Amino acid sequence: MDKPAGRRPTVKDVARLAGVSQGTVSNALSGARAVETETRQRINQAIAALGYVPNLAARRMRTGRTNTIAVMTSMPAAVSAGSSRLGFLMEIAASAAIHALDYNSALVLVPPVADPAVALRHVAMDGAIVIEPQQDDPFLSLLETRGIPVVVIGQPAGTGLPWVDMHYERTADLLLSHLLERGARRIALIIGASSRVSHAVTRECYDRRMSLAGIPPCVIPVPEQEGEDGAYRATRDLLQQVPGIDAIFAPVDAFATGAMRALRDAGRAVPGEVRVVTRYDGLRAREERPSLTAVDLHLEQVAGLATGLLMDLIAGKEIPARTEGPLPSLVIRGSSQG
Amino acid sequence: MDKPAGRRPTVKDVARLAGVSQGTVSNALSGARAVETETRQRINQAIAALGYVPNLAARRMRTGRTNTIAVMTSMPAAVSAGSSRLGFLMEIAASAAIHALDYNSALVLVPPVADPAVALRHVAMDGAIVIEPQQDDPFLSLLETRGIPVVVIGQPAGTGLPWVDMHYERTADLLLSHLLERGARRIALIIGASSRVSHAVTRECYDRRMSLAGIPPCVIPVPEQEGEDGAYRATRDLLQQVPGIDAIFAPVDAFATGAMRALRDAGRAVPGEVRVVTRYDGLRAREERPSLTAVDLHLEQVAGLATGLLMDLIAGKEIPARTEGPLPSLVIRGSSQG
DNA sequence: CTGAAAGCGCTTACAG
DNA sequence: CTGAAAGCGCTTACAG
Repeated sequence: MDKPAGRRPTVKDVARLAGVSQGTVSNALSGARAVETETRQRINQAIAALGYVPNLAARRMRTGRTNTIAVMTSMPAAVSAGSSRLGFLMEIAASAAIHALDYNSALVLVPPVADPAVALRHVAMDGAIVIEPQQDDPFLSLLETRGIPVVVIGQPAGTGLPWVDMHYERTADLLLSHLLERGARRIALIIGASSRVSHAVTRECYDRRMSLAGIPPCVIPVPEQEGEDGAYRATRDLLQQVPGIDAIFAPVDAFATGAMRALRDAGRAVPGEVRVVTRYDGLRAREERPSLTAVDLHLEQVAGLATGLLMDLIAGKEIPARTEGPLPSLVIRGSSQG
Repeated sequence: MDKPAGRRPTVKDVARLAGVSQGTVSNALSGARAVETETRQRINQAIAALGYVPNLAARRMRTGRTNTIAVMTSMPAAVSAGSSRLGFLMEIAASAAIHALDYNSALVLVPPVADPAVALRHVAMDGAIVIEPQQDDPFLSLLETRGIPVVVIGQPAGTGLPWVDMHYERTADLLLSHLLERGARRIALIIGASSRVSHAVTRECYDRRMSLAGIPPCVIPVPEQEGEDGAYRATRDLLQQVPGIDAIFAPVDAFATGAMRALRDAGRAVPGEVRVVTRYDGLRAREERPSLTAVDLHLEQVAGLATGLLMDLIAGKEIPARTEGPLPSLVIRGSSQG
């Protein structure tokens, strides 16, 4: 092993040992141009002998490609922190990391911190997957400024970005139908107050279903930043003002656990007196007692789809504005049984 | 905005617009050398006017630093896949990503796939956090070959790598004491068959405690690859051969759920006839019915510690061989109550 | 405090 | 099929 001591070997070292030029080593590695079998063997031997590993920074600078994609969300910490919303982000990130491998790419995790500009300052990427952006999402504008290809998971507001449809409407419909079938007659909706498409679509669906069923709507917007406590207070007030409530639909899981706590404190039995359902089937839904009826969003598949689309976009291919995600499926649990 | 059309602006463009040299722009950005206030202002104006964003690949190539750390684990998919073990990895990754930001670094997620060499091929990093490596861990040898600084979470086998102590012994002790206090007299240990330090330490602790309590040990090794099903079969056989078993300690959560299923199928009540405890307090433990008594490992803190140590190591500072992690705390749930 | 220039390690036209 | 050379966009000695 005549490794040049101290210094990491470069193409130059490999070329010298194999008796060829740098360019030929590069071509043997990338396959960009054909290299004679015998030459290639000499090169491979030299690579093995030296323990050569390409300098990715140099390659990236030269090609202008980073072979990296990023995953990010701008959900505020009150909802996204801890194991709850984070679970949502993480399920997607893990799946995207595995799929990125098929495209010779790595996945960087952009942490959900207060300042998106700071979070992005030190990450280079060929493209980004943005999870459920809000209107005027800070990540989206930063990425647009930099001209970075984006695929949205959820549904983008206004922007013309390509997206994977997570079926907000169908999800709301699934949960509301379930409540109505179980005999709920006074269903309250506890919804995020921010301008997120998921909230708007869910609310429209709710209004329509209530109107069809001849049930007076009861919508309680809660600021996302207030998280579980906000939903707790909202539910406590609701139970006093509308004592007849027999079901609560809280799509944000942090809101659902807040509602559950308020119900417990008010002595209302779940599901006996009040049924509760939420959207994301994560730690919060499963850990609650009784555990919460929710929806399997098939996030692994969603992430796989989004990754493939993003890679096509980066490669300059045409991709559809909207891509159908897997259909959500109801997961019935104790909070709405019986 | 006299942005050079099509091309992304570079230091050169900024320098020209500000009427200074490239070097001065660089110094103004990095703070490596002092720059006169008035000059700095002109530079900042130029940066804003052009929308200049540094080319990280060029910077990395020049400095030799990637400002990236990676998180990885070599746990086989049968145990690590899905929401279970993945949760463990993800809790650490999320926390490490946030802490990395304090060191101007990004975090890449190395996906747990069959071939570690493939998983690492396209990621450049200054250092790595390796989670609970096994003996002759493939990631560890790859990283060593490349001379990449490593901090281990858990406990390394043999290697002299710095590590954050997750208190395997104390964790086992906590759970076994709990079972003994609740009156368990015939405690079986279902443990991973691979050469992982956590398994060895747990087993030693178990042997010692059983010996002290005058209880005949009953250890059932299950290959990690067999996952939940392996533990199911092992438990089924165990219940036939040793009918008097009144407690099961299954540190791997996938094994614990396998044991729970076997107990249900055998008609044994949990916790009435058999108590069950596991280690990682993740989705599996919480979702099980009854939910499983487990241990809060304070993974966010552990990850924060590991990230700080790794950054020091990268910076060339001396770091201790072993760093005390937060103490585990018992989370008592239905599977061992009453 | 600032400038001019070298060079990090690759890949890719350009010749042959 | 192969080589010699240019150049990607930074940072950092080296001068002044």
